[in-house]
Amino acid sequence: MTDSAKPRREQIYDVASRLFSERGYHATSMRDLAGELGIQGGSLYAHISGKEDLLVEIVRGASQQFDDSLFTLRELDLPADQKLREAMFRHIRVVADNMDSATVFFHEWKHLSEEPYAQVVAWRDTIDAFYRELVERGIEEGVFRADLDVRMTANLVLSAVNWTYTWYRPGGTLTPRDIAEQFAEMLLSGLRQA
Amino acid sequence: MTDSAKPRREQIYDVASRLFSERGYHATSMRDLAGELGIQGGSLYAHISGKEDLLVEIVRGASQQFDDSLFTLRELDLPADQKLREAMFRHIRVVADNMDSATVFFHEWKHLSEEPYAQVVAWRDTIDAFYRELVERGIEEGVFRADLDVRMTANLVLSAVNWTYTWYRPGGTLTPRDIAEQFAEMLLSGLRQA
DNA sequence: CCTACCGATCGGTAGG
DNA sequence: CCTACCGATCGGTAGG
Repeated sequence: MTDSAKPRREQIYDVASRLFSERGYHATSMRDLAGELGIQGGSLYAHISGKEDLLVEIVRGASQQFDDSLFTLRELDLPADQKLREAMFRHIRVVADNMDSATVFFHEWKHLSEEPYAQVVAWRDTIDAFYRELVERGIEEGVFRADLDVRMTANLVLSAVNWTYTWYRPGGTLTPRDIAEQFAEMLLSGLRQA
Repeated sequence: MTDSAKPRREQIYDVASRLFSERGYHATSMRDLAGELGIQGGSLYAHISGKEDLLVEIVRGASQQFDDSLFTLRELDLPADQKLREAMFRHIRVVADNMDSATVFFHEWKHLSEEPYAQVVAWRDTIDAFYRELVERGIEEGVFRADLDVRMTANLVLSAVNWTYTWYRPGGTLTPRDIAEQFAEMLLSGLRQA
């Protein structure tokens, strides 16, 4: 589907994601945005209610993608190491397939007003909890080392998958699957020569 | 040393670091900044040359701290696993001791004008190279697994140390040393039960 | 370091 | 979707 076949509203959100990720939310003017779409600044308001509405929707869309991708994993009956691989893959795939909105999500959420801001904070807690649960299960199953600090382990995994938004380049040779497999293998088996 | 004992210029950079990290560069006005210092907006220009000067200096200061901390490690004669521990500790300590400027560094460097922007890009390459070298040495020494992908390994380490700026809280129970030791131990030995 | 001001630009609206 | 406009605010300067 080409851009011009999409509804105007969607085009606006797409371009806003790109500009916000490249320049930042506050450094992007509504006239910049309109210019990229070939219309006048004031004309945007026929389709959207305001600038923050754009940010709210982009951030909500990104967190929704993480949720859809990760929470369906909860009930899956897999050994913890395989579940970790799969979670990392899905997490990285969301970032890789949505580089613009993921970047906006990680960089601009602090500029949200109170209510959507609080939702992002709450969302982040649920993602932390998801990875902590996964680690706890792994310890219980005897798949992971018993002396792991659950919080720090989840932290390390989250560092690896989240930081991809800073260096991943779509169209390169590395697929999200490649990245996840390599990261998971290093995390599970360690860097040290056995 | 209390704030009021510092030169005005330093006070301005300190407050700018905090405000830029909390609100972002473009969302912080020079009047916001002046207000926190108890002076008028125009009075700032007796001490600094402009808004971007603040950002340039904050970013330069942060990258300088990383350089000073990491590059003295190069000539140190340590086994690669110990060197990795020490590098991670120093890296995390720079982030933890400079949360404001580190946050500005990671979030706002894209808003720099051409020349300082290019310097940040070049700097990032030197840091990548530092960690890749460390991994290569470890493989040569037989301390690290021979089948490691050097670039991805450096990537994973950098993810762990850089991402700390998003979750570390000064004054908590975890010291930079604690974090580095735990992360390094997990990375070196792996999560899997042996 | 202040007062007073500059031109530019901002997000958003009215009326068509 | 455009033209024309609003008040507010921006970074920065002159003169003291």
